[in-house]
Amino acid sequence: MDMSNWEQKNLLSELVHGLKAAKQLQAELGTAPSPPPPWLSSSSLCLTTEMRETLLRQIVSSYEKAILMLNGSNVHSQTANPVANTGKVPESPTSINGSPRSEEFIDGGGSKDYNLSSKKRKMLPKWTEQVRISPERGLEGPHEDVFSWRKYGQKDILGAKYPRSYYRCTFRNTQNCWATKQVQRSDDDPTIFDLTYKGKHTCSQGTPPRDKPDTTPNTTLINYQNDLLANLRTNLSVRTTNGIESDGFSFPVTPPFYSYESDYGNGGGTFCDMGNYSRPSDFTGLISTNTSTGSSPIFDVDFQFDPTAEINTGLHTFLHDSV
DNA sequence: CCAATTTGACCAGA
DNA sequence: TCTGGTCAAATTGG
Repeated sequence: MDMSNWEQKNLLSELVHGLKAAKQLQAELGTAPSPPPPWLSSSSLCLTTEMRETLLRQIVSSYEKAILMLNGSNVHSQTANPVANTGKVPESPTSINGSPRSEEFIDGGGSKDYNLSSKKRKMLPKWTEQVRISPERGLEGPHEDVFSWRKYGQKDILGAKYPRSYYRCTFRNTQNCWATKQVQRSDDDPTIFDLTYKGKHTCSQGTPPRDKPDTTPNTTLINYQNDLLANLRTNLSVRTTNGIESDGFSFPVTPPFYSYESDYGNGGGTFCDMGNYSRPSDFTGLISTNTSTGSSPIFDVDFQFDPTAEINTGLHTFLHDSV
């Protein structure tokens, strides 16, 4: 196997990523069974079961990708589009798999307009993943990701309870982007959707080609989260329990967000300081929604340490929960 | 008005 | 002929 330098870096990146997640989980599991530390109420435990599952999925995902690269790097090199070689899964907020369970090159089904690009379509990569909808988002947009899709068909599938939906990239015509996906609700578990992707995005909304591969964290998702955070910081008023009211309160943040697949399913409106859960000597704050105010949201914050003493030195990454 | 969705028709492969 | 995938006209919505 003649792996390119590019692929080697990609592989290394995946392995490092997996190791990082594994270590984090290891650190967490080392303290998990014990009762919550006194500075954290049970409701503010930073690594929820779902987050641990996410970490586990990340580990599995990274190693799956690494194995895929080892197994299929020569196959991938056949693809014309370099973006399609990453083996990276399209961004999906609640992927329960988070990695290509299967990736292969399909023989595109023939149809009249494919004659123009039949060879191209034959080379399109195909992979699947599963996504679980979160309760508060309901059925609407269970498969939303950062890409813009246009539905072009729906079919009742033999033996399946639910119809299959067909989506193509919104920019197929304008940017000649041939990415498609199919969404099939699972028969067994209606909260799970099987997603089948075919082709990588070549449009501008896809990850632009880079000089060096940067598989994690996902920059699009990070930008989205940082936008949310920026919005939060702009509009947020914070009232501390010691009576200090601070409109211009500034949370120190460590960008970029670590690319945990977002979990918006916690409810409760709390923010979890992911950066510090294992370093309790740093300041931590419990934030809860104060609903008694008008348009400008105010959050009640219980600081366990003097925020003014630590606020400028601590590094914090807030995992967005609800804004 | 334009873009997205819906839905029956159409097509190719098995 | 059946089935899955796609097309494209009609419809919907902003």
